[in-house]
Amino acid sequence: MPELPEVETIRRELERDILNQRIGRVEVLAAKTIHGKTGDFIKQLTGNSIAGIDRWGKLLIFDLKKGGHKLLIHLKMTGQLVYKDTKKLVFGGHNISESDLVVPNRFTRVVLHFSNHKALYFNDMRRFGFMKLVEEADLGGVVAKSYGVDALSPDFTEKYLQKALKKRAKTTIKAALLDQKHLAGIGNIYADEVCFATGILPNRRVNTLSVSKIKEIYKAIKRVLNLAIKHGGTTFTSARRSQAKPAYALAGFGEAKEAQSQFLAGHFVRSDGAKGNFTQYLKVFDRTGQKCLRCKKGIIQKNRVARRGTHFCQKCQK
DNA sequence: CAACAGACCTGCATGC
DNA sequence: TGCATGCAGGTCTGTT
Repeated sequence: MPELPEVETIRRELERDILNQRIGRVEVLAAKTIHGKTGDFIKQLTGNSIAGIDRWGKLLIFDLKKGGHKLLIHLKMTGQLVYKDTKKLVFGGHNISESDLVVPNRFTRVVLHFSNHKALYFNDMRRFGFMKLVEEADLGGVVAKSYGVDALSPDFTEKYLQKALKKRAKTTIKAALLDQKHLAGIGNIYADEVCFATGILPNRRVNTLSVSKIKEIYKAIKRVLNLAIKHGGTTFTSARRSQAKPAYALAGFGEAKEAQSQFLAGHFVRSDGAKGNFTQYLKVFDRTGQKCLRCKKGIIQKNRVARRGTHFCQKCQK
């Protein structure tokens, strides 16, 4: 599901599309998706509008124009935000499959209806994701409770990383990179990519890493995340994981101006040809059994580190 | 506080 | 074909 680059891509696209539109109606199809009282949620959002969108790690923060609240959205593993305009569908989040090309669908949990049939759909197969209102004054506390500095913020410095890793001395580097309390934004894909980029085995204990190696990790985090954002994030199409289905060439964020019937016929074309799909830039994640792109000798292995599927080259990661 | 297992949910691929 | 199992891009919570 979405990690920092995917969420940032969603943030940018939604900021372009949904700001300052009046929310005429709020539809809550799965009450559990709303953390807090559904009645309050509907009341605060109806007639309101979104003045801006921020992000902290993988958390989206919608700035509501009226009422002094922020709307927090977390997509967790399978959440998607789909914006439907009169002419286009804009996707962001979990991978896109055929069933997603129509909204609402069986995974639609919440819908914010704007005027003229425009709408923002929150879809979430596994229902881990949530939408939650918090009072502006409480935002800092709510965020700080779960998240350390954002990996792309200016506050994320090499010094910060050195210090954060000292607190996680006995665990694996992969577990430390995944821990949002120290550093917010890195998930399973980019943790593997950062380890590969720096030639470190994901199960290496943090206290065996030198100061200069941590400096390399710091640089790799910024480089890998920024490159992923440049390419619109990583989303696996159904075709990548299963050859049985047609390939819809979608990135972490997809957009099309074609009618829905054309999507379904398999004629999907990206409206913005400049945006690629970061899956083609992944160097180690999801490459199990393939030759290592760096040393050309090792075969990418997969095991379990920090209870997550973990990819690495035994030959050139130490 | 750090470290780690269990839980939360649903769908899909795989293997018997 | 049916059924069981394991796996999935995340993070809360509870235990030690």
